[in-house]
Amino acid sequence: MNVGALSLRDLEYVVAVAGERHFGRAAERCNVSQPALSAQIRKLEENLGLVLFERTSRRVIPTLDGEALLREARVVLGAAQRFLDIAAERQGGLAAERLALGAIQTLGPYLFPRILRRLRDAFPRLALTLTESRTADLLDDLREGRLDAALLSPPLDETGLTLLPLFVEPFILCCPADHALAGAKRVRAADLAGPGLLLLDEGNCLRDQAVAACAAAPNASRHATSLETLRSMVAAGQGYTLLPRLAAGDGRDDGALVTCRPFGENGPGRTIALAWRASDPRGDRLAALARFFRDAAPEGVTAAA
Amino acid sequence: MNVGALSLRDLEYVVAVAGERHFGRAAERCNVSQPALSAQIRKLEENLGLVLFERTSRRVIPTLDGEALLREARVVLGAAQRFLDIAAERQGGLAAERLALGAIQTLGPYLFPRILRRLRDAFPRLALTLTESRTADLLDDLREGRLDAALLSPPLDETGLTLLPLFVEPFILCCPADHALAGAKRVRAADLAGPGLLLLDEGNCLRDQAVAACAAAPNASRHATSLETLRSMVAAGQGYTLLPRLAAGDGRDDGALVTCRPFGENGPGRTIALAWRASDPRGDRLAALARFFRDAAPEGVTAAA
DNA sequence: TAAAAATACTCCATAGGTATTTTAT
DNA sequence: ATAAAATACCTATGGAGTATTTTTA
Repeated sequence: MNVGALSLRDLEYVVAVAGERHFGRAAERCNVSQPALSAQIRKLEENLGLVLFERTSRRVIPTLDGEALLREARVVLGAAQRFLDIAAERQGGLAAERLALGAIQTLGPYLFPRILRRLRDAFPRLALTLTESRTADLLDDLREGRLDAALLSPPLDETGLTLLPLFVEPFILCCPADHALAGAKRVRAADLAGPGLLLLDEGNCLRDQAVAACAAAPNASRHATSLETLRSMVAAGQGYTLLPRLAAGDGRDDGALVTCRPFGENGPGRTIALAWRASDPRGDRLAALARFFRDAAPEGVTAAA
Repeated sequence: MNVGALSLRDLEYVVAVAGERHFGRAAERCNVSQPALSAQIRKLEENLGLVLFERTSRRVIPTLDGEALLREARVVLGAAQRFLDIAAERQGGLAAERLALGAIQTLGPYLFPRILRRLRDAFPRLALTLTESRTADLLDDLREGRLDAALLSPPLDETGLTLLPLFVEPFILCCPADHALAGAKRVRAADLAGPGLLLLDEGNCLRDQAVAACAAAPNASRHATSLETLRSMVAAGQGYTLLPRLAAGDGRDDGALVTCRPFGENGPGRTIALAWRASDPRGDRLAALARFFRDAAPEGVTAAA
């Protein structure tokens, strides 16, 4: 006999008959007719090749086999009940929501610390797991289910995702305090195309966006793995770069070595969006999370288009 | 949702889909068509009010709920498999046979020691539990299932039992060595009807049988609770009695104080039979046990009628 | 465009019901 | 004679099949 061919209802019948020692009362307890219950018990006995109950018109006594299997049946039914209990609990929304959230490296370390406390307040039952990596890895992880949502910057070459734009993060010009650009009245894209432009490694979406913003050919030989390195390189007088607003911070740490110059109204920047698998059944919940990120966006960013 | 409404086959489907991350392959593994499996999963999800799998035409990913219930489903299926394993084991006759065997007090202590070793050899997998009590109690215990079989002496006022006669145990006259009967050439029933007849308490079947054998009125004021007491009373010169052959032993212990005189060919005796509930499905096995008792009957008894 | 899940439908096995018979005490 | 389980027979639900459509990457 195969496990799938075993019926939990039949096990309930067995337990009921053993408990009542009477087919009629057992049937009543199970809300079925006595013949229905008798037939099922008999069929089960045939399938198992065992007699579970010794019965006359006066007495019903479990056989040794019946008693042995009765114990097992109770275990099975207990496990099944636990299955249903947990299902009901989760259905009732009592379970902790676990969410694996990723972010691009140039955003996560600067956004999360400013927003996590409010996030906890807004979604107290949400158990977040945070990771940071590059866009391509984030998309892989999303696709494979290792991540449930990710904060990244469109455009993306990926289908099957729902994207909700959160805000636009302006880029900030970062150059040595004694650099020509630090004193210029107005900075234009063309001014940034020079050989002094420092970039991140390949694979960082910020690199491409900076190149686009500066109308530069991405042939700069000097590049860094992290924004912190980039900033240090600027401080060391090796050139200038664009930093996202949140990563640029307030610049105090660099003392007088680095000048941060914001662009004007229509300056360069990047859109940040929350992405999740379109097939995720928690779509509503994830949209609510996105709204939170949008509404709780830190100072310095502007509303999404 | 009710436990009885839960299907183990559906749980198998859930486990298969989670394992394969693919409905088609999962269906193949379960030997059903893909639509059948899809429909069942969907129905289960509806019944639980939960989405277990996030699916697109490219990917199948278990949801958090799905993973939580998957763990429970494995437990349930494991328990169900154990149920079937134990059923198969018992069906294959691998389980120990447990048998609660009773005997009337005037037989058990004398028969069991002489026969138990051979019983173990003949039924090595039989786990016997032995008890001794009076006929009425044995019948109660049999009826209620506390005993599976009993050695007792017919006739019995009880229905629903199968009786298989084993042997006839002759009665032995026991009297003081200096008693008149000890020297009589031939002992007849009428000679035993005198006031010297010592009997067991009421409720012992042997008492009634002795009274019948002696054609005596059962008004003897002196009676004993056990055969050992009875024998001691005889040794003390208080009268004479009838003992069943096996209980009479060889008389060595009493030295010269007690004389044991067997009757002739057609002397008094009692039939010993094995009884069990007619409804017991182990009828064949119990009949085999009875045959063993008949064939292994100790010396001194004669074949049953 | 291709792969996969979902839908549409048909079928039939079987669990369950009612009425009745058999059995055992 | 009576209580209880077994049998006979019928019904209907729903699980499973094939063929097809929809979806999505």
